[in-house]
Amino acid sequence: MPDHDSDSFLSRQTKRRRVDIGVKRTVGSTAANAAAAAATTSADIAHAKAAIFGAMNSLNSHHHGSDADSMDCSMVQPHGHAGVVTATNSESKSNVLRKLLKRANSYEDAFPGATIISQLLKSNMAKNGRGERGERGDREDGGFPRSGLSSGGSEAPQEDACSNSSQDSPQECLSPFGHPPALGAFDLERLNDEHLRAKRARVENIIRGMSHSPGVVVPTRHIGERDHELEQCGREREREMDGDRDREMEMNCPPQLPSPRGEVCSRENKRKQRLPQQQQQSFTQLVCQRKEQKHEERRQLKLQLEDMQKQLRQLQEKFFQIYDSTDDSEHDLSHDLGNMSEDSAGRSDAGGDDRTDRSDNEMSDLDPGHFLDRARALLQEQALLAEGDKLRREGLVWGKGPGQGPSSSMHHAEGKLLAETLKQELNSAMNQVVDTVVKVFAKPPRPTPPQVFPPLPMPPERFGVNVKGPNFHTANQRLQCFGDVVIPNPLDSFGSIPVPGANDQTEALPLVVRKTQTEHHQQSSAVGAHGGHQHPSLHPSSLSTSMGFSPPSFRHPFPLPLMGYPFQSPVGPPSGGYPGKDRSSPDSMDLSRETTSLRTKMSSGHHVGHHHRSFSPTNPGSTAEGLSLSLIKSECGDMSDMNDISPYSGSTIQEGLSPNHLKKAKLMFFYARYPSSNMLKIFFSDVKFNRCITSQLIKWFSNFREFYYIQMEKFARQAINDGVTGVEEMSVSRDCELYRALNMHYNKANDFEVPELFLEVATITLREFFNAIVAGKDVDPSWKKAIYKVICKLDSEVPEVFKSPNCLQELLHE
DNA sequence: AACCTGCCTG
DNA sequence: CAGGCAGGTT
Repeated sequence: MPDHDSDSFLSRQTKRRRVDIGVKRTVGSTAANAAAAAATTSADIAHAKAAIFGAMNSLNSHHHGSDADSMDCSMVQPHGHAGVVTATNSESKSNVLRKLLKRANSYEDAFPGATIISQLLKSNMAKNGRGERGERGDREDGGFPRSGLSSGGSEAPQEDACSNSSQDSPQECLSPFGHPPALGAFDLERLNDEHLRAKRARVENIIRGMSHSPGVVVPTRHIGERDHELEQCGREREREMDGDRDREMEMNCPPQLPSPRGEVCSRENKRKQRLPQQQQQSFTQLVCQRKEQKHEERRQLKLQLEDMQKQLRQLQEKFFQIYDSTDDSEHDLSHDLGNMSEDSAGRSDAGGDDRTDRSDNEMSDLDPGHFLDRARALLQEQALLAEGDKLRREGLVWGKGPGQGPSSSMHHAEGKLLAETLKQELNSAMNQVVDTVVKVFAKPPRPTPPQVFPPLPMPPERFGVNVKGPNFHTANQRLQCFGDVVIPNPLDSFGSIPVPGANDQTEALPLVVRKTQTEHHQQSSAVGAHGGHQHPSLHPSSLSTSMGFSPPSFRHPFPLPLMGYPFQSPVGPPSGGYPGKDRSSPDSMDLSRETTSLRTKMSSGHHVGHHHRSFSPTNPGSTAEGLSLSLIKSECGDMSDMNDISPYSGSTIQEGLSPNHLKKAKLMFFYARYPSSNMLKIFFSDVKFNRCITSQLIKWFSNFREFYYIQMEKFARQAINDGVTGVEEMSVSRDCELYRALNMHYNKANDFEVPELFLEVATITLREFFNAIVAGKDVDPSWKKAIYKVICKLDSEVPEVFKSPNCLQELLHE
């Protein structure tokens, strides 16, 4: 075991020491255990991190096979493009376009998570791009404006590289608007001929690009090669990992990135990977691991994407509503736009269709002229804003052209509104997502009230023209409904891979789950939360198919179960700039840490008796829950009851113990202090038993007994101290302190009548303790065992009513 | 080895 | 309550 995590090791040692005081234990073994635990934790953390990164990269890697890698720059270098292309009277137009692009880009930049949007946009663009495809590969610089957003699939690194390069040499990364030589010329010509018309068309195109994902690929090859390599490596690794996931990770994922495909790195289960002893190592590890969860996350990401798409659609709708003028002129420009659209046919699955269709129809309705005007106004506004802003990302300063604004003054307000609206919408969406993610992970996975995971279906509402206020809420709410989380750009934090080694979660997580929980299975299943098994339910086929995203678009680095948590994320302040990259790192860490903790727990104990149900606070009936359940199930690899995984389908059988079960167990304790496992099965017939459940129930009763005996001893000693000498004086009645204490513990609501028999047993127990203490037997470390033997024989029959799943109601109603 | 139990700790 | 461990039993 690595020596890292010495802290946790020490702490554990200390803990142990305490334990050792009472019982002789071998330090060696203890130490080993502690070390192991620590190692596991660290590994988990690393893994989680890797997962996050992987998720971020998923987009990139995803598209790799295709021409996608060539683009990506587009997003980053909105400005660069602008510079390249227009110079003539079309300048205003170009500016507008630039602005628009810039906006899009800036969003991306500002919000790493924006990639999602990009993806969405890309998907939408899919159709548009068909015609242009051939050109794409050839033109390095000219490639049509694959809008930055679209290429978003791009890895963060690529984006960065692109942006940088763009600044230095705009040509390299084509500006979205920069037309390829041939195309550009054509446009200019036409513009000269029909200036106004051209303008309109362009604006429309731009808008279209904005609204429909700019899935165009920008053929920038020079973009971060390093990332590319990493990505490739990761992909390979992923494939390898797909192999045997059962294998322990100890040796898994060797740092060497390029691993032969034959090799197998256990994928998600076996989270215990050795900890990175050095940063380098950790780095490589992360790279390797990042791919591990790709598949899983992919599915989750799909869901996220869907939501995002919906939102985008709504935005688009809103946009169109604002400019609901009708015009047909945009077609001639279509081919220009076509460039923008990347041929995503290959990548975007069926899902892209709906978006595309929609975009086509909507776009046709637009009035180019109107659009142009609006665009101008918007541009002007942005230019103003840009002043203050410095246009940090842009290498060029645009907008602000003297003649631009005035003409569209009448539309200025509208344009402004539009710009603001769009901006805010995007911002808020991104913020929301990020907040949600953070919140979810920051939150200890405790059983949450059965709030239901909001249904994916979006509310019919649309954005009104004045969306800022209430509409935002709508949007936010929708976001909140996301089961998924958007992950901060992994690349941003990639460089500084903090290894939160000492962050093991030490806090016990509640095993009890709200109704309909799945039981947890521990250890053996060490299957990572990332879902070693890809349970069918994890892949809502409906979603994926409809989505039309290429599977890899987004990955969800986090375990599904977490997603099941109700999102209570507050709506992030849309306005406030998004911390962006800076933020991504910490968030990622937190998330990963959380994940790690959970996973650690999952894989920890050799003690089968404990369940980590806490991990699956799912919400009944919700989609998320289903997912969570399945996942959890899968995680408990060795469960004996893998068979009927459909607790829901069925009747009353649940997979987890609920608070009501706990309450019931407590009441049962009044009758039976030492229930056998068989007895428990009989009395908890509404629970699907497995080792975890059984162990948990047994543990409950063990805890009950513990409390019971402690109370007995306490009161016995107290009585002795009070001068009681005769055992006869000792008894437990309903008005004594001892009874109150016990009743409070097992029957807090006091809605159950404690059986007389229990009082008798309690009295006997108290007397046993009394006698033993008086006799000085308590000097023997195991002096209580004799008492236990006596008491265990005093169990009485538990009333039949307890066998009913609804016994609580029946009992309490009486 | 698997399981159960008790103890300690958080 | 739950986690974790040691010890005992089968």
